Amino acid sequence: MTVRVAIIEDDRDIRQLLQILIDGSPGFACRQTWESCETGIPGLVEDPPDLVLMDIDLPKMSGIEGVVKIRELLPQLAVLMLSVHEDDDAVFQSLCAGAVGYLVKGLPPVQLLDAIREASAGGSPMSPSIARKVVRSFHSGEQNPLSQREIEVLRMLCDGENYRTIADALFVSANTVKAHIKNIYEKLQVHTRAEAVGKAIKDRLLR
Amino acid sequence: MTVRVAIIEDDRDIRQLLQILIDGSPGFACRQTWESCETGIPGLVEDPPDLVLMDIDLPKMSGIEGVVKIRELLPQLAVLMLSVHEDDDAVFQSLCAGAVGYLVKGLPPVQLLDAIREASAGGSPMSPSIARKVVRSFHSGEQNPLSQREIEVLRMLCDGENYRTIADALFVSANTVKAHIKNIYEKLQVHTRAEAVGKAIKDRLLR
DNA sequence: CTGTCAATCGCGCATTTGGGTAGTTTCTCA
DNA sequence: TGAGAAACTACCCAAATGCGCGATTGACAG
Repeated sequence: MTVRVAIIEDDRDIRQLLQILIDGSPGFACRQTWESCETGIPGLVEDPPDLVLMDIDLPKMSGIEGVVKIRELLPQLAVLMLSVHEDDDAVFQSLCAGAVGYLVKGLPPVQLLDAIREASAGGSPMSPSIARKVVRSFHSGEQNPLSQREIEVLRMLCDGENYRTIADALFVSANTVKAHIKNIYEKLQVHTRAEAVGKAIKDRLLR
Repeated sequence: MTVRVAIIEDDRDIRQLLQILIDGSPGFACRQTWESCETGIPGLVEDPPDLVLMDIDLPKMSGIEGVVKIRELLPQLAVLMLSVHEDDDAVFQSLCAGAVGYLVKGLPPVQLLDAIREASAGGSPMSPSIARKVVRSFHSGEQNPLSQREIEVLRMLCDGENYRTIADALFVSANTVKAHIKNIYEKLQVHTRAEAVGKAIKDRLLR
């Protein structure tokens, strides 16, 4: 089971160095390298590898835009970002855009191959500080001021239910639901269902 | 800079083993241990440590509920979960609830201390497969079928704007906005603004 | 024991919304 | 060149919504 790796990296030296390292390691093959997303992405589509190493700082189309494009065209293809800086915010953006992990340029060959192996095995190699950043973005920011009942109602608002349906589901009258929603509006400082849903999800009061 | 660690774990043996290991290691101190959230959380509030090891499977209040409670009372306190299973879904839930990472019971002492160190240094120790699960939850599922204009409108729906306001902002008539929203509904298979916003954010068509 | 707050219920009314129908224009892509 | 889309405009009308004014009950804290 050889892992076929492709590389998109504008620096010729780094590109060749990576290719030689990867192609020379048992279990890995690197036969496709490009210097830009513009040339590389069509190449990927033509003959999809198992994994792509994508430089994050590319001229013209950036690596992040590249990830977005690749996920449109080849949703199954794993993309591993290459970054100069350990904790670049761009790395975080890349993960949001669809990258599975990232490598730091200048990483010792052994660790680099470890990371590629981890990624191709379904992992997500990343540095501790990025990991924390990623995990933190899960955490709810502020304490939600909503009561249990209000959260139930809010959940149903997200699904587009109306007074009647919510009332039936909660075994109360539509007027009660109306009252709850009014209270939700006040607590969240909003005036419509759509805004309440938007704010609730952004503030992670839900899900 | 000694890292003060507290432990909440119902199994007496594991609890003592962990305490001895941690307390006996240079740079770490463990003077607080409890067998449940009910007793432990008040104790944490009284004298907050730097980090808590929290068993995920506790009788009565689970570790996950415990994390939620702790984040309400002590938002700055890092919680590291203890799990029996490598890839328990509960681990993922814990991270969502606010844990910074987790440890697997039976991890070699060296790696266990490494993980605690990583967590207290601002990292998020977790296994590769959980990392991928976490990262994947960032990725947008499907390609969004909305046009550019529709996305603009959808954004404003999230803010609770009405036809009139959106129309003014986009320099078009309210009827046009209405038409756009109608198309959005059809593409997203929804029938109300709230549902559209909920679906759009869940499917990561926005933000 | 008093006050606050969640949860429950009610009604009227102006406004907004959603659904239907019916077009024009512009632009891309086959 | 012709089909399809995106973007734009307009009207009607029933239904849903938001907001105003109430109200009672029970639990829980000070």
